[in-house]
Amino acid sequence: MDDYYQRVYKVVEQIPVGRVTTYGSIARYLGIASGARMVGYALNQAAETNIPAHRVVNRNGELTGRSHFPDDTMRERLEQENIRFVDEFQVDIERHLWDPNEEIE
DNA sequence: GACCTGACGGTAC
DNA sequence: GGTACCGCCAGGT
Repeated sequence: MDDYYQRVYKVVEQIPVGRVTTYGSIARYLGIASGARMVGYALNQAAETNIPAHRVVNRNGELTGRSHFPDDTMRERLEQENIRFVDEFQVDIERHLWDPNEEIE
């Protein structure tokens, strides 16, 4: 249970600066391909920890979780990491996508 | 203890 | 190509 959350945090912490990943990629890496919701749910608590949850977006690159961050913290942090935005709250996922499945195997 | 909701994803229509 | 519905897992009501 909690260990599952720890795994999510561990993966998110491994996201390189200037790169973003998707809930589905993390979920699949953890063995729960259809548990993308759980990943986001876990990140909800991650926002209160030292986890860079702002680097995790949905498969479309949209900052669906920005509502859980104070103000525009999520967008501002991504901009500081030179993340390209295709929209006010949507990153260029195809350009900055980072799949743990491809990096760690 | 059952039902509903939630930072999503994929398939079906 | 866009919209709709269902599936996943966990937690709260």
